[in-house]
Amino acid sequence: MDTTDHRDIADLKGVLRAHGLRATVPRVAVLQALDAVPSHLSAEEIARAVEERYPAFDRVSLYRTVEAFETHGLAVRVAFGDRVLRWERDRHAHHHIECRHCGAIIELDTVLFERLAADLAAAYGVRVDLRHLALPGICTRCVSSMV
Amino acid sequence: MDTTDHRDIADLKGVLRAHGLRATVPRVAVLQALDAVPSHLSAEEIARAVEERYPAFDRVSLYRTVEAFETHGLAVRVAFGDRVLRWERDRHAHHHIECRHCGAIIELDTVLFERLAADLAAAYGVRVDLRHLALPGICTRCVSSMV
DNA sequence: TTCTATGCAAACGATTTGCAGGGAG
DNA sequence: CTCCCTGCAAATCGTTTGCATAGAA
Repeated sequence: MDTTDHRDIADLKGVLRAHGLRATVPRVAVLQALDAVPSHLSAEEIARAVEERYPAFDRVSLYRTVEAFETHGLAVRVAFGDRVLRWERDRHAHHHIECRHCGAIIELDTVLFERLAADLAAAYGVRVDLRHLALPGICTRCVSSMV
Repeated sequence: MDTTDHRDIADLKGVLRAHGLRATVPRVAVLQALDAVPSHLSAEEIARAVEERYPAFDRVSLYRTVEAFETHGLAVRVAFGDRVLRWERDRHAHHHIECRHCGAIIELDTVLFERLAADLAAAYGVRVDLRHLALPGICTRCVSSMV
């Protein structure tokens, strides 16, 4: 028996209940999958992770689960340009850049974006939602490997 | 006969040929549709516009046409979070904000984004592609209508 | 016991692919 | 005349919905 694991599961159940959600096997598994990574996961990736431990897992439950997580503030949806949705634990506000060469995804702190939001508000009167942006670009490694 | 129209069509054919594309009826019509708006169009919207003049128009040709336009620099793809792709003429670099309340889409100039790109390059070494971003947010009208 | 969450099946919308014929250059 | 482009049909991909049942609280 893995005591650490049981401890974790218990914690996750507590998190779910604290957010008003029932602590079912599929939901704990999805939360565990999202907790295991520092970044975001697609439906495909979440399903693969969950199915390892719980083969009966259905994609439908996955979509309904992440939707519930969204509405209860347990996870946020990150939409890249491709028609695939991704989710991640709502730990701290940050942005992403996805390297169009190597596919690497880099987390960017929000601080640098705050001035932009203020500028846009001043110039256009709009309130931009600069949380969890997914920007296209090129990562450091690929930038330096280019002539 | 509408001379102005003929003039336009001839121009559009010239644009297509200048970009190495054959000036077929569907392609001229798609280009015309994109030219008719200052902003971007979804596949659905392009198809509706083209079908008015050319009922036999097929969605498949549409997708292949805009793909060709993309690779030949005639149009750019704008991806909002909603799994629906949109395209627009590659006139000038700019960004969009889509109001999550009323759905309005506002064009934003790139100037305010340049500092952000410079900051990100300095802080992370990444090169962000800040052309044709689609940001979530709230437009002026809706901001002011909120208490 | 009550009401939410699950699993199965089937639908769905947007986009993609295969292929043979048609039209531009 | 050649090769690109088109239209039709059918498939695919990710996601959503309906419904009866299982299970958490």
